[in-house]
Amino acid sequence: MMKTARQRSTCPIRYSLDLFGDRWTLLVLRDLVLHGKTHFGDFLASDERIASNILADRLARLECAGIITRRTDPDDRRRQVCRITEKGLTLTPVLLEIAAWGASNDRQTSAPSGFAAHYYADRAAFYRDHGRLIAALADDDEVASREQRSR
Amino acid sequence: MMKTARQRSTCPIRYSLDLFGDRWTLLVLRDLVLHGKTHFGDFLASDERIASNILADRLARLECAGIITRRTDPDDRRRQVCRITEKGLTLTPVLLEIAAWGASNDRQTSAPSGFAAHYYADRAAFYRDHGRLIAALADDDEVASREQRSR
DNA sequence: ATTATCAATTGCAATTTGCAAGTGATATCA
DNA sequence: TGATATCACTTGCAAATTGCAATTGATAAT
Repeated sequence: MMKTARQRSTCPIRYSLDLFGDRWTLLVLRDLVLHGKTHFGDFLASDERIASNILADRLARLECAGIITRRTDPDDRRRQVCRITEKGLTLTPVLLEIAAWGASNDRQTSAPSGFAAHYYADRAAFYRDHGRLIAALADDDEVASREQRSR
Repeated sequence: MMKTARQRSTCPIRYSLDLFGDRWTLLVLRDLVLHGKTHFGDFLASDERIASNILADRLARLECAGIITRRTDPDDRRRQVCRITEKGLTLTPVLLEIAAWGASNDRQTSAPSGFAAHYYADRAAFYRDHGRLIAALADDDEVASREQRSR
């Protein structure tokens, strides 16, 4: 499903799009990076109604590309814990830039009011803060995954 | 072809992806904004080998979304001149952010060496410079479209 | 008048998506 | 222990989208 497109040019935009140029990949990353979701079922339960086969495919592709890692949850061996990698974290600015544009242009956006304006006023601050947040989460696996599950 | 997906959430990322979350739209914008292409045939001739029906569809969608305008070329009424709008120009940071990520991660990228590093070091400078460039092009239709054609 | 070029459009096969219904492994509960 | 539930997928299949080649109608060039 969705086999890797054969490389047609060495344009960096093309390269990026071969990884996340589709309707779902960045939404999965959004849930992982911005909403702290970690399990298959969490992604499946989002508002977007992604199909389970598409989700499985996208997670596999992201793992294959070194954007996320998956390991079986030590507390429940049926489950997988998804984690963003360093490389995956470098996609945060892409995610935020796209979010800011959407928030600026969608009249009925659910983004917090003023988000885009603040973002455009000081992008670096957003990247810095988010970096800290993620670093903190990554520091303690157990806490992170336990908190996630206990809802 | 590629009808607008029904809105599934009001997430700003989802909104953006409904417009350009596919393999082609951003490449067309790249050619328009970053490479100064203006005509159907120019886009068609890029390295990416986009099919003419897909190109026609994407240009129509971009026009419909207010990202580009099209008018018949005064010098050749068979041709259409595509032009980026103000709204479309606000997508430049998205394009550059994606380009920088691709350039940082693709070992065989064709991006100028040091591009990503310079971009990350001072994003604002890139946006400023590019804004000036586009403003200058937009100032004189005739010059811009004549230069484009005379290759 | 004939031929070429341009921006599409059409027909059709191949690929991808979306949906519903499994499946096997593991966990929970009586 | 045995029955039932949950989890992360996988499968089958219809529907939508894409890719490709051929064609069209308008306009230009010779």
